[in-house]
Amino acid sequence: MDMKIKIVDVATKAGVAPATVSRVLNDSSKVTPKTKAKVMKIINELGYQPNAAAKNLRSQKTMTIGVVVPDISNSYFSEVIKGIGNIAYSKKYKVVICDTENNAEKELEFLNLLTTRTIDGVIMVAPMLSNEIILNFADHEYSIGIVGRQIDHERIPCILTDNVKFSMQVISHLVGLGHREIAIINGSSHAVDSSNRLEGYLKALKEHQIPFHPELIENGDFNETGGYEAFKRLLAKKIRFSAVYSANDEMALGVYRACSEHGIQIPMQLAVVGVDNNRISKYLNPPLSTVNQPKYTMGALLVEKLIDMMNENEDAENRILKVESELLIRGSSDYKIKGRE
Amino acid sequence: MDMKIKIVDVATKAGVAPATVSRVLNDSSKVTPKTKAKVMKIINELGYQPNAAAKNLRSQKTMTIGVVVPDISNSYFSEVIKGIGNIAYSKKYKVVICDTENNAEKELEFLNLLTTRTIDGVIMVAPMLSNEIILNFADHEYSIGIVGRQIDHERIPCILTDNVKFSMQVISHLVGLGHREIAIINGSSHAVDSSNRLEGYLKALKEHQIPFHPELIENGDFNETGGYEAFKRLLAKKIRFSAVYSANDEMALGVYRACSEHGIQIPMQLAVVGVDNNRISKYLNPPLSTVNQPKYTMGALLVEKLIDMMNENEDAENRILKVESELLIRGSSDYKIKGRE
DNA sequence: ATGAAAGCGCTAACAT
DNA sequence: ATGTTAGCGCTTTCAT
Repeated sequence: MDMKIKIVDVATKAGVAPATVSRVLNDSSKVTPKTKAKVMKIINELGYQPNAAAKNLRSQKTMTIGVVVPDISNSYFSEVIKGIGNIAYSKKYKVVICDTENNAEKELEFLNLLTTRTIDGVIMVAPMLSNEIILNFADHEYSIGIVGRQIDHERIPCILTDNVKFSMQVISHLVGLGHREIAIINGSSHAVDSSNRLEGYLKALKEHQIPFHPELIENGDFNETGGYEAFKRLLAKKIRFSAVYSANDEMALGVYRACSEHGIQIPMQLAVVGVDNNRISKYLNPPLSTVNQPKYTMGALLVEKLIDMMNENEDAENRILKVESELLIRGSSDYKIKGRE
Repeated sequence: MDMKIKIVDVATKAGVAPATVSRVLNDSSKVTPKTKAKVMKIINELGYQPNAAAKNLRSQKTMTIGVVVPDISNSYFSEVIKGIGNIAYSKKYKVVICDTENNAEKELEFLNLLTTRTIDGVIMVAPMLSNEIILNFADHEYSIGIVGRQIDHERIPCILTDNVKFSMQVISHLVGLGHREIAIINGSSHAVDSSNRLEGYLKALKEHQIPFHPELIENGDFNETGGYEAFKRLLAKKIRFSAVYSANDEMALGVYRACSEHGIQIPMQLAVVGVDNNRISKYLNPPLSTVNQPKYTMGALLVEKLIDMMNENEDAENRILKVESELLIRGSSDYKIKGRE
């Protein structure tokens, strides 16, 4: 195998036309087993590898799907990516990953790969861009799928869990342990997830007839430092609370750090519950209670749907996929507090 | 902006030749500021986006670099990827990531993107494939860079830390705490890293005149379960040891789990030291002592070197980059044991 | 500084 | 079932 062997080289040596070689490679059904064998033999002898750019140009597709995530080192996203990757691979698609590092501009720029026809479709995981921008791309016939947010456009498949519902579950769990002053450390206020998680929090309080104190809400931007600082602000307010619902595990990490600095004991003095079932959460001391989402499955199901829709094998009917989440009760909230007063 | 605008559409509307539009986009120097402005205006009006496949085909390059890692959800690899991604991005290169999930075949298959000219070069992080195979690709003029292993070929840049050296440091640290029976849980025996880490272990023992017991060596395949099982095998042998050097943090996770099941207290009854400074390690209880490598920097430096070499801006002289690692002493080994005669 | 023309390597439409 | 022909959209000589 050497130098740039082209399809015509193979064709000549095999005594057939280039088109036949192409057929052998792409659509063997339309070719005699005998010719196929002959051609394959030459292909192997010559070590022929079709040029991807020429193929892409001619066929007007790249068999490549892009994936945009806010942070590749967060296990939530890497699990989703694994799900996408494996299914895509089984369907002969390549996957290009973009780690935006929480930068919305980078996210937007990545969508350019769609417009330059470098990729055939894109999956956005927990996107930062507004619905408006995303809808605009979909309107221009680009294929987009979303993990973790619902966007209403008939060409956009989405997969999500019910944030309101699991947040209510978390609060109910805490109430069941005797907590009545429950703080919430939420993510970036513009994120849809944040408002849904807050909504669930409020709904649950109402359901349990617990008065709502706005001072018990803080924002931690979905990262460790943010969680740490939000918790410190909570402490600084000198108001009483016995539990914290952290809208993701990363922020809960910050809560743990602050607690350790202030000598606050989890779960005896403070119950903590996170969201995501981050790889780290079960190794914490105490292990962190959290909400698990089927991350791998979410990636897998969505990419399958997207590919189907791109190839129009699929009606756009059930394009909103919902999956169940599960509250994992671990050491950080496994403690029933006494009634006080 | 709509439908497929081509370079000729822009050219016509701007009253110039397609070649001029191409020059504006790629090599503005050779075009009058006035023409350039005129063309740019039309480009924006029409929302023209050059077709990547056509560009790749004609220019014989894709401005894309592939990265292969064994496991994207391991923070060691995701940090390396971040380093690669950011530098590549700043040099106008795209990055395609492949998560092999420890599958050597998938690794090999990914290299096919090189032969089909889908990517211009590839970076292999802790590759599983043999030197022989990798060298063969390099011999065929493909651009390959390696993170975490040294391969001797003048066209292959490599970046690494000194595994022997830091392993000796780890053992010396443990010896300094009074340990003399030190077990090692190593990675897959065919990995170069494993043999280097073992070499360092043996060298350090010799240096400290500590007798070597082959029963104190076990293999844990670089993953949590492997570490768990290796440690159980160690226990089953009923030989005495007071410290374990785990060749990575993942396996140390397994050691922690086994210890907790067997009521073994770290660091009082057993000192543990890992390698990688995995994100999880500092959150363990007790925090895990480990060897930190400058992962982000390693990715960044290597991709820079690779790009330089691809564009022949760089002599192949100093193609072996060495970076320093650092032993982080944390709770899991921060305990001086009594001399017992 | 700009234009005209050729061609990168493949696949698809049409012809046989 | 296979061959012939044309062309995907761009960049790059070579002219001017």
